[in-house]
Amino acid sequence: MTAQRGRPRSFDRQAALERAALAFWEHGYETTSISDLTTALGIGAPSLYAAFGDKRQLFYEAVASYQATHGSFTARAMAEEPTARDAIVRILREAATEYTSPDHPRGCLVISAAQNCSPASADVAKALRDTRNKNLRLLEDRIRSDVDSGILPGDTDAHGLALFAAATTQGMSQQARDGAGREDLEAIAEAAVRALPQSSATACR
Amino acid sequence: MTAQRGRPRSFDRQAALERAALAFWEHGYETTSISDLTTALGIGAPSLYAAFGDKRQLFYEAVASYQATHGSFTARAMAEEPTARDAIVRILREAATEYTSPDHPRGCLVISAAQNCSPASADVAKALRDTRNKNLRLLEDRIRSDVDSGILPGDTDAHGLALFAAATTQGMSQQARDGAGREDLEAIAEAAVRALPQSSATACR
DNA sequence: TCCTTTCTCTAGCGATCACTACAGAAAGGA
DNA sequence: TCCTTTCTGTAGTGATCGCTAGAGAAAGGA
Repeated sequence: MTAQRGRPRSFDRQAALERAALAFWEHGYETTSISDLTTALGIGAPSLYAAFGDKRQLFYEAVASYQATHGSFTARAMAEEPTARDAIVRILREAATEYTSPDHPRGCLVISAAQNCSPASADVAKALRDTRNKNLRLLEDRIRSDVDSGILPGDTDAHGLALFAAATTQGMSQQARDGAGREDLEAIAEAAVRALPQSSATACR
Repeated sequence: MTAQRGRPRSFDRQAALERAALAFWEHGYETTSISDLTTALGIGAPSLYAAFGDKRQLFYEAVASYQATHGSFTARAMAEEPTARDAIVRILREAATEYTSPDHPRGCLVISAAQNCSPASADVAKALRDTRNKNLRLLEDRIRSDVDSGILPGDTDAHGLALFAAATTQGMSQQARDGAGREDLEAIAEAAVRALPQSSATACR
């Protein structure tokens, strides 16, 4: 095992990524300047470029850091809940808490950070859009699996239900950024849960 | 009535506003540059500044133009429908068509055009946020009125229901911008309608 | 001690940002 | 015809954008 050569880095790379994620989360990709980032990270521009390549690569790494921490609750719900319905309910309820936490910016970074992009950074917008649409397809497949195995009613529209869950989540992120609190988002989540099909045989309330 | 003095304007001011609205709708406030706008409007920068003041004022006028045309369907539903529930159902259904029209950018300008703003244009972000929150309060008041007059069940959470309708609409705008089609948005709308309380006495389906 | 390697700092690159000074062009009024 | 008024086109303002060349600093290896 070879020891690292040369002058050691003066900052914690992972901590810098987390600070970068907070900055992008708050203001978005294009509106967060390199100058903003060097201030937030407490390092000079050449250090930033040496460590992360360029602004785009730093953003992608910051998004990955976000997904591994604040944004991991959706993947956890998908992995741990026994049914698609349980996963949706848990995602909606945990989003209400996560999106309004006072410890970090409101809403979801993946949803909000690349909304307004110029053609020059269309690929960044596309990357987050692809992430959202991939999650949408994963949820749809999960719902379809439960329909096929009889856990959800046979007439359930898997595609439409996945779209509804995704749209509600994105609407909650938007509401959180517009000032809604945890109770507000919980009310949205519970209203959405009322629209979900029941688990086995459909029951009236 | 005095005739206008001086050299006449070489372009149609209202048509220019509509083109500006399309540009802001597509890319957002900060990411649409003056250079983009002079190209889209087919005029020089001095003409733009003489006619509209500055970028911010042009944006506000473009938003007003949007609200008077593409964005007017919500206010029309609120004014024309007899009940809050009818208004919500109509808004959701018309949004599915409006947000996915091939004649203009996807989604809603008021929702999407000032998502990623730097501190320098925080007032623009606040203006659109205030517009959204004002519409939210109007809907909540309308719901509360129907609850008070017995049209909606007495245990209806007016605030929560208004939040749910607003969040669903915003989620539909996001989905439209992510590539969802009219049928997709209609599925979201119908799912949301299932979560609404029934008109008079609650009935099972 | 001296070399190599890697990072950091100062300073500044060309491009683009929102915006405008200035002069000429196009209209009505006298 | 000439003046006033208003708009348009050229050309550019200082500021900021993302990014980097080059020199010095801080580590390990010989």
